[in-house]
Amino acid sequence: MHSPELLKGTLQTIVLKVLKDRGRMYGYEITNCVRELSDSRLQLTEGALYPTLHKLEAEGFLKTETIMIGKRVRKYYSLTAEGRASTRERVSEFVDFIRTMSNVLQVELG
Amino acid sequence: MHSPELLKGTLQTIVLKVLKDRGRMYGYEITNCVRELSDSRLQLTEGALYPTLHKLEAEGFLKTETIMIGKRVRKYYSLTAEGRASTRERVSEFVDFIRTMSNVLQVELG
DNA sequence: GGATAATACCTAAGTGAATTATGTATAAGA
DNA sequence: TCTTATACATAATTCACTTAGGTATTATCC
Repeated sequence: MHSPELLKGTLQTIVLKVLKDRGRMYGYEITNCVRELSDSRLQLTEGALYPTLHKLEAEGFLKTETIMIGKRVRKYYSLTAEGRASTRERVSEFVDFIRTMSNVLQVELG
Repeated sequence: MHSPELLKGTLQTIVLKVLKDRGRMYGYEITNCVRELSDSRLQLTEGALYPTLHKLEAEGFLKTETIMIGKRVRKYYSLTAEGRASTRERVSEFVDFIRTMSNVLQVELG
């Protein structure tokens, strides 16, 4: 696990990007997906994930579709057009930030 | 300027690493150094920098030396042995975090 | 059958690293 | 003489996160 401090400011970007890559997903699925993609290095907590999803939806970046699996609720999220645009921006901003940091810290990335 | 959110959690690492690379520095100098290294993309604020320096000193990672320039105080900071060890750890943790993120976000760095 | 773990959603209180705003004072330059 | 640069510092606030709690269904293990 990474120092959780580093994750700050990247959660929205992560959520948007995995949704862009995978299409429709629900919260619990996003958590598992990120855990797998990161080899268990990133563990999204529910207390952070759900408020983030609600916020992104309220801002018009995500739309939802609720379905029932037996008696259990499942809420699927997917990107809106604005969500796709925002994802592009944030990912590219993150990459730019990384380049800046690698310069300041004098490290090589590959 | 980057989204300031991204900077969170990286300030200590930045301070430690520039001190490791440059040796003895004072606060105002660190601010300028980071601005130059980052092409003005990172602007450390005083409200963040000074408390961070004090904290790192209190934790034993930095030692200080205060000198007078005319009637003006200047406080030099440099790494302790623990500071050097901590710098190595944090930089390597940051690089590892970046690799993880580039995997999750599916981006290429170079 | 009953306990435990996994699935699946949610919110509220607290934390802590930042921002913003403010303060003090000296030196340099226009 | 006024503004900018140098150089330190702290206090109030913000806000994304963690921690902790809650509800309920389904699957698994003994």
